[in-house]
Amino acid sequence: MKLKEFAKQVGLSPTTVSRALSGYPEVSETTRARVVAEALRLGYRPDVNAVRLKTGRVGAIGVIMGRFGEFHFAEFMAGMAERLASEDTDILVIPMADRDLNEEMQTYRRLAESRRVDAIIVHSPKPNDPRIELLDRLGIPFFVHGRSDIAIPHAWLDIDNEGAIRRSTEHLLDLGHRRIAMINGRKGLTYSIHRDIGFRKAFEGRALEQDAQLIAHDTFTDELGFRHARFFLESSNPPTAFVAGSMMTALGVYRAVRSLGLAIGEDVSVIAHDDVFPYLTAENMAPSLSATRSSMRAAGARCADLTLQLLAGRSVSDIHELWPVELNLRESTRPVR
Amino acid sequence: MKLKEFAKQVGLSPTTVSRALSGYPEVSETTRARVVAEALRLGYRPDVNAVRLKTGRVGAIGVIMGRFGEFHFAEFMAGMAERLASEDTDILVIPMADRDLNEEMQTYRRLAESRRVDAIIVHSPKPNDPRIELLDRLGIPFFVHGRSDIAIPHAWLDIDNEGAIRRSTEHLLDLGHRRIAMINGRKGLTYSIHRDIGFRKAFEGRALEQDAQLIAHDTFTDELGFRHARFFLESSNPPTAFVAGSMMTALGVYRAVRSLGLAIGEDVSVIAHDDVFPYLTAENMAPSLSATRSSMRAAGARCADLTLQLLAGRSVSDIHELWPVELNLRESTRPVR
DNA sequence: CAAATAATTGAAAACGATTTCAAATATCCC
DNA sequence: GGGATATTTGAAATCGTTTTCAATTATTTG
Repeated sequence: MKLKEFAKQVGLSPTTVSRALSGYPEVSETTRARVVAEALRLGYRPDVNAVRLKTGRVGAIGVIMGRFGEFHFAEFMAGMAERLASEDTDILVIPMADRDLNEEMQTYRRLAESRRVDAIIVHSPKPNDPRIELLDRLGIPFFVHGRSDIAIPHAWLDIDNEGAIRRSTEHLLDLGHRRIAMINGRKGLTYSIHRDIGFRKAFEGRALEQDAQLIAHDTFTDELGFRHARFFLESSNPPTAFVAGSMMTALGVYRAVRSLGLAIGEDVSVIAHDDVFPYLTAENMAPSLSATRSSMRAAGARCADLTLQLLAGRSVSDIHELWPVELNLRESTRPVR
Repeated sequence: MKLKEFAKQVGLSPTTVSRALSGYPEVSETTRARVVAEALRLGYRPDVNAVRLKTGRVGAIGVIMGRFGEFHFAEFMAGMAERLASEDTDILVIPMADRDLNEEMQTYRRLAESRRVDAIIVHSPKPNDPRIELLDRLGIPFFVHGRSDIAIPHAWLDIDNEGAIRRSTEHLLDLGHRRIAMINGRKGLTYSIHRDIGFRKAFEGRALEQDAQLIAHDTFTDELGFRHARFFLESSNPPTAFVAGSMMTALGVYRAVRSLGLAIGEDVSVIAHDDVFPYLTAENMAPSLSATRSSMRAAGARCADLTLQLLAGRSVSDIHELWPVELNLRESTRPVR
């Protein structure tokens, strides 16, 4: 049913009907109520595409899906979905090969030119991320999940990665561990860098030497956690403790430790960062896993919320949120032997 | 830049330009080439919303994201993305609480009335899925990943769940196992039912008795795999082998077996179904995991492909694909002690 | 009670493309 | 070379809304 026909049925002009439904103040309360009721009864809904053409608003937020971190991505999106369910805003998934920067830029450009989304959410930025510069130049509103050191002002939400890893590491140092390995995220990403810094600062704060050989950078998967942990453990001077970048990494580390006949907690301590997956909880691992914790899903919801605020006109330089992380100590970290 | 202005710059009418860009045959090759080149140079792209309004085509496929199986969902979507990257088709994620059927139906109705998507992909259907009936009644083209026994004809792609589990189970029976537990998917879903059937048929084919107590139904997570496996293993008459519904479940089973001081392969055999996650491979588990295998990502790509064909006018009753699964035997399944 | 003001309603012009139908130009064939 | 046919081009209508501006009706006020 089209507006014209519906208006006729209600006995009003299209103008008034449109105004009544979009909540304009100049239509009387009684007519509005009537129109809304009739719309519900007759099942009239404005055609999204016509509305979009006319208003210029698309009603969609784009989120870039890379080849990596699909786990975290799904959780983040679930959070976004939670927040946007009540809004009339869609989530558009934009696949990105994440390999060819040139092609990636092309995708953004296309996106901008064809006006498919009102805003874009960018993940896992780099300190000087060319995507941010491009999006800024293209004039698409964008929101950064994470941070970038780039000179361009941008709205962002990030967790305190430096503090998280620093506290984790200090905890291990307090337990007497000195050879501590870290399996961090991919090299070059801001959060990996922040975590490296936190790691180093923990040592520096206690005037201890840190072996740079004991840091690995890679995607957060069970598989790679396993491989890196094995590699470290089989070296001539193996670590007595691990800082794992994610829950998946921790799973891999657990496997690696056990595959060498060692016991988690007793022989090797493990601490991780937990993004809170509904299907993989640190408490329930055996032995339970000490971890810093910050919900990825909550971050998704909040990012969606802030992006809406951004679109509503709130100033970019106003929108910065740094989330602290919880630290929960459990059985996987014990004094060094 | 708008069509009108761009056309002026090229020195042609909007009509011709539009035709040239959309590949109509009645425009000469030389002009088309010129127009395309200029469009690229000047960065002209038709406004999506205008095109959508005019043509009625939205250029988006909706995919329902439930509360469960986010893992599989991410892989599936990555596959879709792969296929749709070259097409001018977006992926719209539609969050669905998956709890209140009524609300769910409301969401579909809204979706239909507001023309946000050209088609919808439905996952994990039930034998008599009300969503299918509703989508059919609403007249939205839809594609089912999985199958339903419903009388309404629908396009679908499914894997041979029955055959997969049957073969897995037969393999365990061949090894002499008699008490075999299965940790299956959520109750009521078509694929869970098919798997139950495959499981039972394996026993029946060898005229053996199967203990219905040894089947659990739940979401595919590490956590729940662990819990169900523990429960079975701690019973008075524990199983000697497990059929795990997913890789996550298998991880949980591994943990459970080990937490009781037993060895995978030696004391307890495990076989699983592997949807192929890039970050969690059966070969690399320790010990390596026997598994049936079918790529979720490939399924996503193919579903996207078939949905496009559906939209292009291919008959619904023509589009049915049943994928066989591979079976790879590894170290986790051994003769019963 | 009339004039002035405020509150509602409507007619018609956008939004930016596609596409029908008609006109102009190029090509063919005897 | 001229009429017929095939190939290219363009003018204008259209998609279904929102919104500007003007017109109408209701309310206030001196």
